[in-house]
Amino acid sequence: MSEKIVLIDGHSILNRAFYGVPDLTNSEGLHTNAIYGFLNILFKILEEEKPEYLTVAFDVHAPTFRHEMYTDYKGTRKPMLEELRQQVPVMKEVLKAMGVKTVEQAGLEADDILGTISCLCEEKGMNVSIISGDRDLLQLATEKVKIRIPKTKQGKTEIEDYYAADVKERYSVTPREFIDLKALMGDASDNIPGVPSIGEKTATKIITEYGSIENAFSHVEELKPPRASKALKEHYDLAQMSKELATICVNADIQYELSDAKLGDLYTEEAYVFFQKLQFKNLLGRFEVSAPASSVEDSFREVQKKSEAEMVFKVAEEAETVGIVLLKEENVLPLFANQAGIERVAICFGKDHIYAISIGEEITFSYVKEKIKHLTGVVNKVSMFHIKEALSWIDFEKEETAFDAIVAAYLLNPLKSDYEYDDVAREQLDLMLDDKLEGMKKACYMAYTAFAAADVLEKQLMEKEMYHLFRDIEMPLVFTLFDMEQAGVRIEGEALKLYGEQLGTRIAELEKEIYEEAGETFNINSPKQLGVVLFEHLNLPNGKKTKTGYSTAADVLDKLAPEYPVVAKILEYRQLAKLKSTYADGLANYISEDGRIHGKFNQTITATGRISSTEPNLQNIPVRMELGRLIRKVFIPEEGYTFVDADYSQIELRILAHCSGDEALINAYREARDIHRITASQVFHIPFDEVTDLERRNAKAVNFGIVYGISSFGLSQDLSITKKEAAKYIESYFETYPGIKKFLDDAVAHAKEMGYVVTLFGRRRPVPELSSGNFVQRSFGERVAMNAPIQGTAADIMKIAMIGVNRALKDKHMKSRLVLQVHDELLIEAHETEIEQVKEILKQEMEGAASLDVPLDIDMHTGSTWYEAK
DNA sequence: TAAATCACG
DNA sequence: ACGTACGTGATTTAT
Repeated sequence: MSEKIVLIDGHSILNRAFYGVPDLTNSEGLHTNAIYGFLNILFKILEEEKPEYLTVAFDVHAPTFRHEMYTDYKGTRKPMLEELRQQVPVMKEVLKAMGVKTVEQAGLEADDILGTISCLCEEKGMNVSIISGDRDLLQLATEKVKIRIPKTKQGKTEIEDYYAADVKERYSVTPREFIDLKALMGDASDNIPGVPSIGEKTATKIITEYGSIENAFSHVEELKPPRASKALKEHYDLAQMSKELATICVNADIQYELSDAKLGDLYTEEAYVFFQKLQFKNLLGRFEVSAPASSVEDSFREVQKKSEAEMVFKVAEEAETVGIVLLKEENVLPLFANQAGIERVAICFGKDHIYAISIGEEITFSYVKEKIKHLTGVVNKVSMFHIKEALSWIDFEKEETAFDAIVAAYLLNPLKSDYEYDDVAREQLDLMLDDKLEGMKKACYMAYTAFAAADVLEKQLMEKEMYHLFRDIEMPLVFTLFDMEQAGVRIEGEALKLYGEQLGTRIAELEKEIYEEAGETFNINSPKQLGVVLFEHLNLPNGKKTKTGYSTAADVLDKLAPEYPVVAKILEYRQLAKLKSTYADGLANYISEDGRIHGKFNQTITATGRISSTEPNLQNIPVRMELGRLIRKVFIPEEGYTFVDADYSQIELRILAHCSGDEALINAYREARDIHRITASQVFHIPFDEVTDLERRNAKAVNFGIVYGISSFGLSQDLSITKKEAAKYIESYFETYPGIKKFLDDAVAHAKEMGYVVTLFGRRRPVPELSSGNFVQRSFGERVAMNAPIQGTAADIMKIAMIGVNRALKDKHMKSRLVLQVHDELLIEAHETEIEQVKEILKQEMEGAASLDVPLDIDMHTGSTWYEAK
């Protein structure tokens, strides 16, 4: 008797289960119906099949799900419902807890994973059962591979089974022919276009007769309904493309060890805990042992009396770690809101000490604020979420006690852009929370999570050697960024308005001229309409670049501009429209009462460790083009102050020189000012003084390329040269600087082996793309592995400098303040009496932020506007 | 909500 | 042969 494997299409079955099982939630409000239905199907299959192996495949990105209802079976794609979406990660964790092998891989659809494993197992002589709600998989059926499609009818799960013969019986075509059938008739839900005017019937007829699209095409004249003959003749390319889309890959490059899929005992302790949390009571009966349920909820206490609050804070003082959360009021008219807008403060310092303190007349917020401040001076660690935001309400007596669980979680996984307390609860504490929680319960759960996660997170930071980074860089930076946001930057509103109006006038002129020259009016802002006007109506050449129409991007239009004045005008229009909407009008919306913009500087967004800027983005204010650069004239200091601007000179290349230890590059930095010129001289073997501007420009592009993770294609695009020439440049670059080559190769090798790369200060960036079977993704992973340590180290150094600068200003009780950071640049609003001191601090802190084998130089300017100071 | 475009380092 | 530079955010149009 040969062995058997069961393969499950994870998302498909989860989706089926979601629509087949009535809505269920656990007491925390987490939806569980899809998970419940999935498990029921799983158990049923396993009992029937008794396989030796089991594997569940998931798509990595499942932004859409087929939307199935009894009334609507059209299969139109809609965004996944939130109720379903939240169950996907939980489902994966449940499977993990049961020891079930799951496979997901970037760039591969679950179909391809299933097809590949199925093929693999069949070759080993095994029997295969594939479970999916998707009929596409029927093409995989053979004599040994059975496709099983569960159907939920009136609460009962029935399963349709298809071996190859069953497919033939039901659809009159073989599984192989099924692909062609589908390619002909199309499938809207899978975005397979098919051939117009050929439906299921005609398609079946054609394929049963000819066996394949290709064969049908070679007999296209004989095709029976003349309509079909015509359609296939006209749309043969479409049919072939559809076929490609419809074909499931059976030889994808995946890492899969059959032994990992060996089915063991599903009823593990971890699974038991999960089932309890999800409150699958009747599934719990399947476990042999039962453990007592203990819930933190039993310790939740509501505090409304001042005496109780007093008591709570008193006991809390003795604790090592305290979790604190502030909850703002929602849906309350401002009139009735208390002054601070905080409705509840929760505090937790042990599993049995979880309190939600109601703010009101008896316990005022200022009282609580004072207590918290005191607490932050006496306990070891105060764990919170989003401390930078909390600092608007509370103060820290000692900043060193602060522990931001969100920042910690970000360091552990910087790829996840949006971290919230419920993510921390689930990932660090296995605590499933619903985001619809509210009131005391939410407050207590949050405080408990902050408390309990702190130690777990800290331990992981230590294991991954990021504790120093967290404690000495990221946490102090929280306070630095808070100060910077509070300071904001002053804007001359009137001048900004005027600038916008001037742009508006010119835009209107251009608009008129463009319409005249184009001979029609249309929306110039619409790439789609613009593409049609330029490349169809006006018949301009080079309308090549396409994806969903014509590309009208600047680099395409640039080539046309010299010959066609309209195009030049369109480019100018675009430039002005951008300046007006994003900068002139955009910035104006953010000026607050005090005449300043208080943008946000985000610490937990980027994959590399950089800071990002939003509401508005103050890190992309124009500078490269003079017209745009003018907008910097509205960035002004307060009366009695001046701007001092300092930026690192080629910090990334210097980091590269240091980290690679390349002698030639290090020496180059030690002696020369113009690094691009010296690069050109060394790479092209020309005396330093004879380097032409072009050669210098090329060398500069190569230097940039190196930092980005060089590729000959990328460089060739940038320099408008052939790939071959670009490859030559790169080759001679690496010959000149062999240490760089080694460093970059080592970075990729390290990433391949460990799955991540590291900065000089220990910051990690995972590179999951490197294990992809997809060439594009893998190459991307390689470039990321080369770039992230450099960009990330630069970010680390700038963060250290910012903390140092801010600290120096505060320690010396200076009036000057840090107002902006633009990756390698700091802007300080310096009091006129402090300018020299500020310059000294900037130089000291920025150049001394790290000691590398090359000097960290800065350029510094002063000015009465940002325009002048840059 | 996604895609296209373009602003910055 | 494959098809791309690394990292961000805002605005606009179209789906």
